[in-house]
Amino acid sequence: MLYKIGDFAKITNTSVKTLRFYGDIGLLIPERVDVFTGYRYYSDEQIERLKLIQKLKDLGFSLEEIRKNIDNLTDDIFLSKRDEFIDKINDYKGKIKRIDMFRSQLKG
Amino acid sequence: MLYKIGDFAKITNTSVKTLRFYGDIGLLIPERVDVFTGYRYYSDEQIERLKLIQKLKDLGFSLEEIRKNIDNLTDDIFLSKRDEFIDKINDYKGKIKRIDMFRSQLKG
DNA sequence: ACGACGCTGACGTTGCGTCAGGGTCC
DNA sequence: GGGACCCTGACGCAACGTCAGCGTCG
Repeated sequence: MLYKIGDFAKITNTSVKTLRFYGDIGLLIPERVDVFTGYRYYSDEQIERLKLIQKLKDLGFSLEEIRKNIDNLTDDIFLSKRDEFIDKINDYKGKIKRIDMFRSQLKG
Repeated sequence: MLYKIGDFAKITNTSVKTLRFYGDIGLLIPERVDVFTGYRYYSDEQIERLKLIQKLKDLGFSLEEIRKNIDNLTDDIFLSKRDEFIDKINDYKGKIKRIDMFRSQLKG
């Protein structure tokens, strides 16, 4: 069973533009592309792959990171992503502190 | 006293490209621009303005936000930026939780 | 006169959304 | 045959960095 891009987009709750983009960057290549019309066709297995892509996106990975690691998921990429987010949390906490210092200067 | 862009960049610890960019977006317009050569010249007062811009950037404001508010800094923009960062912190905390759940699924 | 410095583009980054201006399917 | 669907660009966003190619200052 092959799906046209619009149908595949509905099934996977994605946009047509997103699917075309994922194809362009080599993240999710359509199962088949009609040589004459350029129409893209997607398979059932690609539904699962896209679900995994969406899950990894939700966890905070960039498309490039997903592309590099999706076929070989090891624990260390999750650990380093965790560390990255802990750093970001601390960055934001620092900014909040500096905002409050600046606010008290403005008032004082 | 007017400074050429390279000198001004050194004084303010900025890059020449950044200064040109700030001029383009109307954030820090050079005091004077030579009509014939296009050379940009900056004044001493602009050092102070740039310092304030850098400070607001450090607090997490975008250049567009700075441009809109720099001449009228009110407390509410700091409060809403605070809230924004608190939301981001919670987003990252959620991602970390989901990462850990995903990791335990991989192992289990 | 020449080396350091200045100028204006244009492309790259991230992840698509949003037209514009067409072909294609049934 | 016509409306829904598909296609390939191109621009836009944030904040510059990084060439390229050429003019200017002292």
